Amino acid sequence: MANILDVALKAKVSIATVSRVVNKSDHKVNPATREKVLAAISELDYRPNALAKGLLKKKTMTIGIIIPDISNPYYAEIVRGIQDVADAAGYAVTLHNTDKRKGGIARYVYLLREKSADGIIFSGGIIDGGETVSILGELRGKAVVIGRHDVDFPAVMVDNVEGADQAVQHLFDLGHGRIGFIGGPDGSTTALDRLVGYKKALVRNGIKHVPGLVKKGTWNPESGYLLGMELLQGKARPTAIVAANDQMAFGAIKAAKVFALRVPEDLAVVGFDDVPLGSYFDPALTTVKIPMHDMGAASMMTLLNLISGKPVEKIRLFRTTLQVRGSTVKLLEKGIKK
Amino acid sequence: MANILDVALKAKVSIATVSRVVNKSDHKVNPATREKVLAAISELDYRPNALAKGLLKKKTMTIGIIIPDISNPYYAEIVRGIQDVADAAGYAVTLHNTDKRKGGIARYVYLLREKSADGIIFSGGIIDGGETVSILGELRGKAVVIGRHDVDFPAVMVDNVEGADQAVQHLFDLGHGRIGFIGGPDGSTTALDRLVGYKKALVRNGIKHVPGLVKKGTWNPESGYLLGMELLQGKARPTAIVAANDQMAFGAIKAAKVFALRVPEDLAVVGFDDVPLGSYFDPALTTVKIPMHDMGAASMMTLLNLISGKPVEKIRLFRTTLQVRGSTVKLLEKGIKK
DNA sequence: TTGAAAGCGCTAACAG
DNA sequence: CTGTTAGCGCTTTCAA
Repeated sequence: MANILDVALKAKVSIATVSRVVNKSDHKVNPATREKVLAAISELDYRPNALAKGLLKKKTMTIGIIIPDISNPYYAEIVRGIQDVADAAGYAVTLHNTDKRKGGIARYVYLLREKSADGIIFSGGIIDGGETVSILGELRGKAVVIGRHDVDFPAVMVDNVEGADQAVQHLFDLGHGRIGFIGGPDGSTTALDRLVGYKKALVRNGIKHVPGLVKKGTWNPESGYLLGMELLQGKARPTAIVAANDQMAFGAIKAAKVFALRVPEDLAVVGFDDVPLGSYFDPALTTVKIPMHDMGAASMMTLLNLISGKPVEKIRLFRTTLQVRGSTVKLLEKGIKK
Repeated sequence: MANILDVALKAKVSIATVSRVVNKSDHKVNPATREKVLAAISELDYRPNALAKGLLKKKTMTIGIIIPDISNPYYAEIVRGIQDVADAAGYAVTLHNTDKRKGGIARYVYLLREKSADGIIFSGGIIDGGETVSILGELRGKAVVIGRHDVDFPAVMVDNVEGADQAVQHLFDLGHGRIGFIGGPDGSTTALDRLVGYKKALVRNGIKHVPGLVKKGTWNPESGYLLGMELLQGKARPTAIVAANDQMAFGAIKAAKVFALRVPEDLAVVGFDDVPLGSYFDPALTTVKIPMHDMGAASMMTLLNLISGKPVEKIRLFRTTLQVRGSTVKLLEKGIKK
């Protein structure tokens, strides 16, 4: 691999000059000299070493993303949004999954610091213990968080309380009185907010809160299925279920099938997120849409501002929108409703 | 940010000594001295700078992944497999999506070279033009490819020909004679192999190949839906469809609904990949299972061997397995069949 | 307009 | 067992 000295030698100039033409600096360099250098560069297929440059400039043009699991379509969509913006701005992105690994977030924060990442975006997962908090402290000024408000960073959020509220209201308007809830795990602020919204709508509509109708899952289809089974086998089964994400909603629908319940006639189901495949299910899934791609993109834009020292909004709040489809309302299905 | 000199000063030793205790080298260092250094390190919260180390050792403990799109669950699953192995081995992973961007693969190969990535894994997408080939040439010895055999790198493959063959055979055994095929785009070796397997099974079973029954899509649900519509509206509609991936199969099933065709009674559908949500669909999707996570993991293991100079197998071939579910066979649905 | 030289933070001989 | 020193490849004053 050719380095800057090789180029300098071949072009018969100093490495300083090579550096100048490579970086298109404002520093004047004679056109003829520039040509010689350019020729040497292409002949040697020279590419500047980003490590050396990063060491000197204290800027690596790399940011890190810390999420629970990329194979969860919710995070995949967010990551895509981040990458689209990062890539356009010339930043590379390293990805880190926290689940199934001890140490969780802290481990990757340290790793990213060692690698001199210019910034970190994290989403989901549970921040554990005080140690982590201090670690996050040193990141101040170069981290953005998506979907949680328990740490002091610029945040891109979505109004989960309102979203869950919309879901329940929709069901209530449809005549449902016994509405079950399959929530997320303890410790997740997203799960908490969605539960709060569920209860809020219940209260407003004068529906009595039945603790047995509320379950806590782990976001995946299996847990939605299992919890759906629990909910449905009780004597006083709900006529509708709100799941805290689409994956669990799919599981709940599967459970309904086991009990030979028709969806939406015997059981209405509302999901959360609006994952790409939701509109292809049968029945198509009614869900609370979260603009995941846009949120990912917004978080990266905020990080970009943070990095370049521009002012950033402390909280960027996105709104949810209810996507009504076949899992709550029987409708003539003609074509794809996206 | 404290550096090695800060630590050395505080511990009243030389930076060489600090380096020795940090790297736990075999070089002997007095226990008492080690303690002093360790104390200084934790007091200053010192972490070695990976850039400086990488510059010197020519090893960054970072590899790059180049894929078309992380929001496609097929790739998300592969990436997860890669990351699980990479992470366990201490490697960080940078992710790059090629679609919607000019330059495609070449652009990222260059970027990864600048950043001194220790290796590259790529999957999917179309390698374009001769320029790219030469770029790939310089990577020899540090790249692994998943699911394609048109470039000369160690490859992790899956027998796509056999998989498509299995799908068609399954349909034929069920009594289907008019079997449609929704394939992938031109230029994709995966798409080609699956088409070859389809035709192969047709020939073996003496089924006449009808060109109009073969369509080429773009892997996403929308294209499966559109092509499914085309296939189904002809006068001589197929009684079964094999889609080259699950996403398009979901789209085709949606199309069947539009024509009020029951699945599997009026139209049997087989997908490809076995994406996580397939078993939650109604009907659950019969599909040709590809061990995506394992393939991702295997590719990273191969890359690890490549990096450490160990011998590697030129081709690691995985087999497909047919997952028979409700979209081809009417069965008593009890519980989840995964 | 060009070049020389000082580092960025770290590892690895080589001395002592 | 510990310290000194020469770079890894690059950018950036400061001189010329």
